[in-house]
Amino acid sequence: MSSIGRPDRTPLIALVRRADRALQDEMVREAHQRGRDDIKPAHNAVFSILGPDGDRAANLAARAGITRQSMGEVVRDLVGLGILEMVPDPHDRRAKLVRYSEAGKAFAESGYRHITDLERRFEEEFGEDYAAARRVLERLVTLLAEVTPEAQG
Amino acid sequence: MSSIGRPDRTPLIALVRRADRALQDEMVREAHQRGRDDIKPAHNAVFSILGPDGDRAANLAARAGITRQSMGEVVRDLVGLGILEMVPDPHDRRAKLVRYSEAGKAFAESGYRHITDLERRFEEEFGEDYAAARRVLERLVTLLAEVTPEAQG
DNA sequence: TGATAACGTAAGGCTACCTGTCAAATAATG
DNA sequence: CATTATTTGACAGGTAGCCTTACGTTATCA
Repeated sequence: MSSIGRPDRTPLIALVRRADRALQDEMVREAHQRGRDDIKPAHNAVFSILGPDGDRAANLAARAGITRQSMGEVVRDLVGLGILEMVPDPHDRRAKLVRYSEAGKAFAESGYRHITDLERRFEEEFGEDYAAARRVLERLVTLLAEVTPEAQG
Repeated sequence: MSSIGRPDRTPLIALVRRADRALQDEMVREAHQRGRDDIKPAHNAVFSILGPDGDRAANLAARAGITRQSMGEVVRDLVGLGILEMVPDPHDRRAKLVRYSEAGKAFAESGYRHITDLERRFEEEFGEDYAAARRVLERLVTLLAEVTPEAQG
């Protein structure tokens, strides 16, 4: 009955972990290849979330699943690199709008194109199965979110 | 043409990242619920890889994708908790076999059962789509591994 | 108007990794 | 044998990416 760790099948948790690392590394690698050696894995949290209209840092934090403070640091970092800029929110003077600078826009688009190309490759190779994979992952997240206490500040 | 971050679809990288966190948290939560407050997320690297026959720490490290030193620390930690034990490898007396202690075996099995139940739920809900999702993730990892330099010590 | 909540931010701490180095044990080889 | 190569576990020190706690400021609402 010692059913621990059947070798015929990688546990989902190990599989997902490896996929996460691989994607993270890949995006950083691509950025470095374009000459941006200053891009770090944590920056992906912004790139994968921030749209062309900008957003508040607190909002970004919530969507990325990290604290406002952590997101604040990432944003400050990217402002320092000239990729983001912060402007006062005209509607709420507590808030600031985070958005891409002109240079940052170009950079983010190339990264976005890269990940999009990668996804397109998967769609071509797996077709409907790729959509299914996305659905499963989304369900996984929502299902576990029901059970696990949110860790957001 | 500002196609950055279409909001209609979460980028794969964000999706996978969230799934990883959710799973990691879930396993730790389950362990704590069973009274093992001393289990940390990093320990999952062992539980998701070590089978009933035991293995060398260096091997575990390679399979988990972390350095020997890091895995060594995790293993030492779990030995200290009475979950793992290290015995001389009969085939190579330089080496030691890492394996579950009697208590550890019981603990690991409950965790294994938990993740297995979770996967079974997904199989029931998604059927063939779940298998497809696993295939996509596996392909993702191997595809990106071809391109990204291995980070294993 | 006063209480409460939301925003950004500063300070400090922790975890999970990393690199570099080393001695000891053993295996493999000439 | 004697020597060289391999393997391991451990120590030292460093870093990235988070977290908690605590503020001051500005909005919102009773």
